Amino acid sequence: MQNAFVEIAGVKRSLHVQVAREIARKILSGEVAQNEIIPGEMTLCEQFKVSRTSLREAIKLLTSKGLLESKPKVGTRVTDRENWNFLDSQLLDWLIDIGDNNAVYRDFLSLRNALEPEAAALAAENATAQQRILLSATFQRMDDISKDFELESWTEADMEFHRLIFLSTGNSFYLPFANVLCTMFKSFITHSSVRGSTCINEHRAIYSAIMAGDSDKARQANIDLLSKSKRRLPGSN
Amino acid sequence: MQNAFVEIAGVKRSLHVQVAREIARKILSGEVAQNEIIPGEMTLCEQFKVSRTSLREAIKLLTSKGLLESKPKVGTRVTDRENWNFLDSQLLDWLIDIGDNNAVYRDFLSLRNALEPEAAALAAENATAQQRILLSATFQRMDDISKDFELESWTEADMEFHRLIFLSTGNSFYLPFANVLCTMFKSFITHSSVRGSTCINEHRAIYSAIMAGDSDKARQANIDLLSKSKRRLPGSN
DNA sequence: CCACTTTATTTGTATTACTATTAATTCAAT
DNA sequence: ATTGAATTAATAGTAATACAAATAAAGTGG
Repeated sequence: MQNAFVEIAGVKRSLHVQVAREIARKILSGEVAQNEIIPGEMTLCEQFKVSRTSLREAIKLLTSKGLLESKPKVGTRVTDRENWNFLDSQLLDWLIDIGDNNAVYRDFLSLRNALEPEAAALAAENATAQQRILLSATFQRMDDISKDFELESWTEADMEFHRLIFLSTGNSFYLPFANVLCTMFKSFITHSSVRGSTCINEHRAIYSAIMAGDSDKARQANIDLLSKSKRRLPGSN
Repeated sequence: MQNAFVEIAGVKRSLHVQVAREIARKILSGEVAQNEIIPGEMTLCEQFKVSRTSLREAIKLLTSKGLLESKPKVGTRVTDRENWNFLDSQLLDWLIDIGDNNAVYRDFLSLRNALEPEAAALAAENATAQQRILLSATFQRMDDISKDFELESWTEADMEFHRLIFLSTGNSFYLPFANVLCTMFKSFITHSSVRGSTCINEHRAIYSAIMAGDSDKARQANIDLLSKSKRRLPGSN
C-alpha cells in the first residue's frame, strides 16, 4: 500500500497526480505518439504500482485536459495535439518540466503581444473599484522596488501587475491567462532567465491610463512596453 | 446499480460525466457560491445515487478544470472564479447550457477581436503545405456555398475556415481557441442566431493573404472582417 | 497561556467483484 | 461468395468495502 501523499520538490502530491504527471510527460515529450493506444489499465497499474482507482483518476485528469480519450473495448488513446489544452497551467507546468522551453517562451510571448494590449484596454474600461485599489498597491510596490532593484521581488510584483490586468478585463475568457502568465513567470525565476531593467516608466504609462479609464492610451502603452522588452525576454535571443 | 452509459440528447455519457455536469452547472450558475464547501463525498453519493468511485472521478474532472479543490478533513471547496478554465470546451458547453449566453457571446467576440488578426498573420507565415491545402479546400467550399446560400452548411464551412487559421499559426497556445471557436459556432447553430450575409469577399482577402504569406495583409483583412460582421454577430445587439 | 498530544472527520488509496460497451468473430441465410 | 445477424471476448465503467493518511479541532499537561 502506498502513502497517500509523497513529497516532491517541497510539494505534497497525491498518487493519481504523480501518475498523471508521468503519463503526461510521455505524451508531451512525444515518447508516446499521437493517436497511439496506451497500455490497458491493468498493465499500467502494474507498471506504476498503484491501484486501478488511482490510475483511473489519473486518466480522468488527463482526459479532461484533452490528452486522452477512452472507449470500452478499444482502450485509451492519445488524442491529436490540437486537442491538448495548452492554456491549462498544470499542463503548462508539465510541459516546462520537459525542458526545450525556448519554443514555449517564444510562443507565449507571441500570445502576450496579441492579448495584453487589448486586455489593458478592457481593464481601463471595466476594472472595478476594488481591482483599481489592488492595481494601485501593486504598482506602488513596483515603483518602490525599481528604485532599489532586487530581481526576485521585482519579478513577483511585475507578474502580479500583469495578472491583475487580465483579471480586471471583466471578460471571463481572459481569466485563464492570468494563471498561465503566473506559471510562466515562475518558470522564468526558477530557470533564472535574467531580465535587465524594469521598464518602470512604460509600466507607469499603462497604470495611469487604466486608472484614467483611457482604453486607447492603455492599449498603446502596453504595446510600447512589449516592443521595448522584446529584446530581453526569454526565447528571443 | 446504474447503467454504464445513459443516453442524453442523443449522446451517450458515462455516469461520472453526468455527475460532473450537474455539479458544474450548479457552480457556473452560482447556485453554490465561490469558496463554499460542497457536501462530503458520502452525502453526494446518496444525492446522486452513484458509487464513491464514480463521484470521485467526477470531482477529479472538475478539479482539473479549476472548479474544485479537495483537502482531507476540510472537504471539497469551490474555487475562485478566476481559476475556472473558461477556455476548456467542455466547461464552455456547460456554461452555454445554463442560458444567459449574451454575455458569453459578447466576451468571446471581444477575444476574437484580439486574437484572430494576429492568428491570421501567424498563419500567413507558418502554415504548412498540408494546412494550406486544407485551407484552400475549405475556402473553395465557402465560395461555392456563398453563391447558393444555405445557413447550416455555410456556418460549418465558416467555422472550419477560422478553425484552420488557429491550427496553422504554428503556436501551441493558439490551438485551444480552435476548439472553443467550434463550441461557440455550434451553439450559434442550435440557438439559431441567424447571421445575415457571408462576407465572402472579406474572407477571400484573408485567404489570399495567408496563401501569399503576407502577414500584414492577413492581419488587416481579418480586422476588416471582424469590424464588418460586428453588427450581425450574436451578443452585439 | 502556550506547546504538545489525542481524537475525530474527511479525503486518499487499495482490492475485488461485477456490468456495459463494442470490436472482432462466427455462422447462417441469401 | 456476400451479407448480416448472433455470439464472443476484451476493455473500460461502476459498485462496495476496508483501511490509511492528513489535518482541524478538542483536549491535556506544563
